[in-house]
This record gives sequence, structure tokens and C-alpha cells, in this order.
Amino acid sequence: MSSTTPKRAVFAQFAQTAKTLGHPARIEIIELLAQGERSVEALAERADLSIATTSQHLQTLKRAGLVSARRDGKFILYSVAGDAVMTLLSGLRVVSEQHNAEMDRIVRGYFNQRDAMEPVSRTELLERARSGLVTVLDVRPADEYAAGHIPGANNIPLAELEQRIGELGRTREIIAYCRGPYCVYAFEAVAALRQAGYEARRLEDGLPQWRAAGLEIAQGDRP
Amino acid sequence: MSSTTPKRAVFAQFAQTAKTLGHPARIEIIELLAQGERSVEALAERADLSIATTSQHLQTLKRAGLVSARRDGKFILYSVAGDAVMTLLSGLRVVSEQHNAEMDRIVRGYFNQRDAMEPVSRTELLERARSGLVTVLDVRPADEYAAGHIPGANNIPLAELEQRIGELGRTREIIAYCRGPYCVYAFEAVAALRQAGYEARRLEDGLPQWRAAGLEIAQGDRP
DNA sequence: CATTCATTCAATAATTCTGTTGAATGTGAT
DNA sequence: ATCACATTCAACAGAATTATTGAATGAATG
Repeated sequence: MSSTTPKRAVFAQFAQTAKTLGHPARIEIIELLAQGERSVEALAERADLSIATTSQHLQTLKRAGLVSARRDGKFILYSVAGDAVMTLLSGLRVVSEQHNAEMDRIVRGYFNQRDAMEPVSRTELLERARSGLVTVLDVRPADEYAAGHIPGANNIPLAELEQRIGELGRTREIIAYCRGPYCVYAFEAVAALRQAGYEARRLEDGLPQWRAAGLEIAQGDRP
Repeated sequence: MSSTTPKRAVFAQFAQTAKTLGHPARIEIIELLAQGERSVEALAERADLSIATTSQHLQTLKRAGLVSARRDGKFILYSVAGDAVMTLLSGLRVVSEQHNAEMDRIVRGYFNQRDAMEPVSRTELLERARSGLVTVLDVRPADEYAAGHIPGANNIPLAELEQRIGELGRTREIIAYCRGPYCVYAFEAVAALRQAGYEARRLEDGLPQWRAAGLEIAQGDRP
């Protein structure tokens, strides 16, 4: 009764899936795809990778069934293969957070303002936004903002924040958000805003979680 | 505003955690540890690895914060670092199942009796066991059985099943269980029992899930 | 039908991972 | 102290992964 062959095969499959997530670039690609489908070129630019490298990572991800692809004219648009993939990524995040002392060191070491880390929950944001107490700031690139954003949110991509910081009023607290809990744009925006003397925190989640919670989404390039 | 350094660092951490799960032996080790703490030697034997190799995998797992260790006399006992790790593993399983066509091929190809795959849920097992309609069979090694099992379950380790198959009555359906949904002992037991003319299915989950659901656990080497 | 362009493939060198071997560490027992 | 033993460490060869380069597909456009 050789139990070893199929047992090993099953474990090998799990390991293969895990291995596929075992490269920073592939994690970043999935995080980007969580926003919506993207072409190879678009992904390469955003993740700062060469086209060929990006394509190869996408092949790897596709082989493991983590992303799917469809052709649209000249482009091949990739997207996340299903919610289970995001759940898996979230599991990775939780474990990395909980167990990896290194993680704390990195995150805290970079933004050494302790309370800049205190996130605002979705419900808190909703309450305070309704009461007009806060300014909601979407720091993602303009096209992602246009594709869907939190109603009422202003958009200043992180890259432009330094120049355009004057557009923001100083009276209300600013709550920045991005793609997800570990999309660092929000972290960096909060750091920059605080440095400039603003009161700022980040939203605990990002737009994908907002969408997943069934909350309203606005579209277009204006709040 | 060099956003790349800390962003990359965070992704690198996630990737590191994923990479740690990217080896079949380490997955198997975690699956074994899900049963309870084990010494290096015990793990090496069960996973059919050399002591040194096992130790190194354990170091890797510990470095990533997936397992923890404590000394007990001469032995060092390892255990899973927390529930989040099992959640992550479960996420891996779901994704591998859903997206990996390979997985189906392996599992179905090996046990080509289609309905042998139909699992019994925990609630169904409870109902039918209370009514005395089924025999519950724990096919894990005797020591794991002694450490904790479903109340009323008989224990015949898979290795002894062929010789001891006569101990089982033919009148009632047999429901076999093991460590978890992908612990293959249960699969193999069902296959063997059916081949011998028994009516048999497997429990959907294993003992860790039973325990996690807060259900009663019996101890000792008797039902 | 030829051209353009997004994507993929193939081949390479650099790096990283794995398993084995044998020695080293540290604990409990004699 | 010395011994036995569980575990870890160190060093090595073999295997796998990665980014880069340049060529090859394959669909759309004129």
C-alpha cells in the first residue's frame, strides 16, 4: 500500500502554488491585478519590470491558475482568477504580519511615527465622511481612480502629492486610501501629509475590500 | 519620494512567507504538526526524511514564523505557530483545488471510483453515528489516535488495515477519517474498504477541523 | 499581403535552494 | 566527568529559479 506517491503529489501541488507566490514581483502583479484587468505592458510599467520579465511572471501565475487571461485586440488582459486567490493573499498577509518580526521592523522603521500606523476602519470613515469631518483622499494613479473610487474621495496620485499638497484644506483630517491594507501608497501619503503638518491617517482597507463589502463605488475622474 | 524601497520590502516579506511553503516536505511537516507537537526525529520518520534535512526544513519554517519550538528534555518539540498558519494552508488548498486542473487529475486518477470521493460532512456524521447507522474509523497511527480522536471511533491505522479488515462489521457503512481534507490516509482507506466489498466513505474534514469546530474529543487507545 | 506592435519563446549566466555528509552543540543519565 | 543521544551547524555538489537579450508568434491595420 504505497501511500507515498499520491500523498506526495498532493503536497507537491500545494507547494507549487505556494512557490508561485514566492516572488515579490508576482505578489505585486497580483496586487495590481486586484484593481482590474491589465495588459502586460501596463503591469510592466507599474511594477517597474521589463516586458519580458513581466510576461514570464504572468505565465508562471497562469500556469498555477492564479490569474487568467483574455485577448482584447492587440492586448492580452490579465486578471485575478478568483476570490480564493485574494483570500490566499490575505492569509499570507496575516501570517506575515503576525509572525514576522521583520515586518514590524520594516514598516515601523520606515514611518517612525507610531500613530501614523493607526488605521481608520470602513465604518468609521463612513460616519465621519457623512458628518463632513474628514477629507477622503485616493492616492492611486488617475486611471485607477477613474475606474472606481469611494464616493466623495479626491484623487491626488502619490507621485503628484508633493506638488499638489496645497489643494488640500488644513481644517479637516485627511484619510488616505489605496488598493489594500498593504498597498504602501497610503502609508507614504500619510507620512508625507504629516510631515507637511496635516492631520492624516490611512484607511484600514483599500478599494477592493470596499467593493467586496458591497459599498457604493463612484466612477469617473471627479469626486 | 522613493516609494519603491518599503513597498518592495513588504512584498518581499510576503514572498518570503510563501516561499517557505514552497516545498512539499515543509507542507507535509506542517500537516503533521497540525496534529500536535512533535520532535524532529518523529517528524523525520513520518515524513520519510533524514534527520538533518528535517531539522533544516524546521529551521526554515521557524525563521518564517510558521512553527515554534520548545525544549523538553533531550527533545525539541515543534508545533504550528498559530491558527493563521492553518488558515493560510487552507487557502492554499482551496486555490490549488479550484484552479489546478492537475490536482483533479492526480486525485481522481489515483482513485478512479468517482463516488469514493463524495465526502460526509461533520453534521451528517454526527447524526448517523448517534443513530448507530455507521462505524467511524480513525485510520491514523495509533499514537495520534491516542492523543485525541472522535468519540466512538475505532482505530485501525492504514498500514494495518489489510490484515485487520475482518474486525469491521459489514452491516454498517464505514466512515473513515484522518488528519484533514487532504490527508490521504482516509482516501486510501476508503479505496481499500470498497475493494474488500465494504460500503465506505470518508469524512470531509479531519480531526483538526473537528477540534476547531469545538466538538467533543476522546482520548486514550480505546473508542 | 505586408507591416506594426503586444506578447511570448529560447538561451544564457548569476544566484539561490536542496540534500548529504560529518562535525559540533547542548542536555540528561551513568 | 564522561557518555549517549537529539538536534544543529558547516560545507559541498547538484538542481532549480531569475533577469536579460534577441528572435519568433500572432492579431490588427492599412
